Amino acid sequence: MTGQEQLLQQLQNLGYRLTPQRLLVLAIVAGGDGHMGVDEIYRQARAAYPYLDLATVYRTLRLFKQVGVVTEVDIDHRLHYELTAPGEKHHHMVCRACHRALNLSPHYLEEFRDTLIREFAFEPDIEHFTVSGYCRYCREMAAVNANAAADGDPAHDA
Amino acid sequence: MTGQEQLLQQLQNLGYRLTPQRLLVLAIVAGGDGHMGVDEIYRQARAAYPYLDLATVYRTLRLFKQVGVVTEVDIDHRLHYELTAPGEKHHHMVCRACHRALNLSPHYLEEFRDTLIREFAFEPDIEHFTVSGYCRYCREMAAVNANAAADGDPAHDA
DNA sequence: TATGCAATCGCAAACCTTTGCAATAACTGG
DNA sequence: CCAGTTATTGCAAAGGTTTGCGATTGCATA
Repeated sequence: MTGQEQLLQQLQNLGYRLTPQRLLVLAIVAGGDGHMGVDEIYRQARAAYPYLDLATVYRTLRLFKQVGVVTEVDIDHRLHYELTAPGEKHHHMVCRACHRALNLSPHYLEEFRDTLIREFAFEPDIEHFTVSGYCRYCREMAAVNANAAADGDPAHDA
Repeated sequence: MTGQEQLLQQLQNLGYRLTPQRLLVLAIVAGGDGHMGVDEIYRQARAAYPYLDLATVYRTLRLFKQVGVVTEVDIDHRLHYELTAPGEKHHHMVCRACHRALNLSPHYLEEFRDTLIREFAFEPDIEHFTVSGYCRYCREMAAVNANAAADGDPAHDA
């Protein structure tokens, strides 16, 4: 708890105000395990304080992210947030099929980052880095299903 | 031209239909230099065929991407497309400040990709890969401006 | 060339996220 | 503890993208 109070204190020092809405959103994100979708955060928040507006949730989350309190993860074009674990930063690998997010240690990105800076003077925004692709399980499942369907099938609108 | 006709032929072989809308969108993307925003594609397309709907443009572009005809680039949360240059594939580095997109040879990603597969059996979707960050020029500009402002300033809503 | 079926289209509405604005409330100083 | 300043809120609307659906049209077949 002290950790969060410190964060709130820091928010205040930066000139931001401590509103019940912000406290609420922080408590919810801190309470959930791992990354939460905005809709879930909103639902939980509303249960406690029905007047809260969705826009406020988005703004609050954006502020928290900017200050470093939470980390933003883009899962299938939806924003998700998790408490930034101090000293245990990690990035994410998000599966395009099952949409699960796996953690990725910064270690694996450092070399890549150094290369971009050295070669192109381009500073990648490693803080909010997400790799999308296919996870172990979905790849295995795809391999199995490949035998069942011969495919070559057309579009079908949506 | 033969290249595009081949692509169209291939589309047809896959069971998709060759509609005037698709031909039009393809021609426009092929005509533009580099990545084009959806709105620009739409505008040009409308000029030639005013009944065309935006949704159709989105669907067409999505289809082209899926088949590999075009490459999708996310620039500041807006979708952009460019013709996939066969044999000259590249990824993108998009600057968070000026929103310019720089090309990045696949070469720089191969090692990273191999690592993820080896360590996590995670197959990153390298085909549509974009790194966001700050480009050389914006970094230089930021360095200059840093001297002018002492900052430490509060939120200010939006 | 006429016929039928499924893919595609246009339209309208929905979805997620951001933004403008007037009203409200958190903090500061007295 | 009160008043003033200004950050923040709720609301409504906009922005970019996707989707459901009935009408249309491409294409294969006869």
